[in-house]
Amino acid sequence: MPELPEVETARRGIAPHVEGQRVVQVVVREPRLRWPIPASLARDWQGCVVESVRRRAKYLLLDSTGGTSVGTAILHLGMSGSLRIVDANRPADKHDHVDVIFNNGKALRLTDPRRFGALLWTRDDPLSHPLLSSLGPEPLTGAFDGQHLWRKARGRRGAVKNFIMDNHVVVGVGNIYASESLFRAGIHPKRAAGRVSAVRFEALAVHIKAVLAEAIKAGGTTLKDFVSGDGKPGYFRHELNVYDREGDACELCASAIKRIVIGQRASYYCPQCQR
DNA sequence: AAAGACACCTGTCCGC
DNA sequence: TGCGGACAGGTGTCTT
Repeated sequence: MPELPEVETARRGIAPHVEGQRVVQVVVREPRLRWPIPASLARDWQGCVVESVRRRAKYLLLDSTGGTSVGTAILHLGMSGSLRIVDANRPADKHDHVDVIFNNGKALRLTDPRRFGALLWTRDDPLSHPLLSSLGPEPLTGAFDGQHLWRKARGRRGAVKNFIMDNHVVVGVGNIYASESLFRAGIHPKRAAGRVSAVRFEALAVHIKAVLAEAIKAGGTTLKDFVSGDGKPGYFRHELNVYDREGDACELCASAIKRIVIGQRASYYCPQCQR
């Protein structure tokens, strides 16, 4: 479920429950995520107080300080990961791979059926970690705008949809919001990135920001249920104009929404409105 | 440097 | 009801 809005929703959901808490134990039931959870992570983290929960791209960064160590847990939810705050003694289900148990009797529980997620530890600045060091700008900051897209697109002949999903260009635009923002901007997803005008890139940047911000805001309304519920904000669905709506009538022109595959990912667009 | 294919893994849904 | 295949919100890595 996690695109950037879901990760940000998860961050906001867990932060008040973990910031300031001391880690008394880390239980790793299944270390085989995308990369193995380092065997040393449990003892590195244990005894630390989680100072803050930050987000960079779709990574969550849990800065922690302790008697002997200072470090940051780097957490990614992959395709199917989710986080909950549970009572530490609550029995674990099949895909509950990690519990980070705090001194208040609660635990941060990582669930991830497909195991594409990751949990790593670094003692250095996490932003210089190899996974994070070459990422593009955050979409919701001033560092990201149409001019940035236009400059980056010079000479690029690949589909604009792949271009905006490239983490070196801008982070956090996943498969759903790529289709949605291109629809709003009226740009055909297969158009070569280098052949999108500066003016249209400006519109695209605005729409990327808007759709992500709206989704975060909508996620915010489920925040209340997040810690006790299943963390599934599937309720964006009715806000979506094109994603997973093949054959439906376009809201603007009533043409049938099309589904095509670009870069091995499903892509949805209106053949009339997007050029 | 850029673009495309492939890999990782489990669950669900659809057609027969 | 069972079975096979397609598909799923991500992204690092390897080849061209």
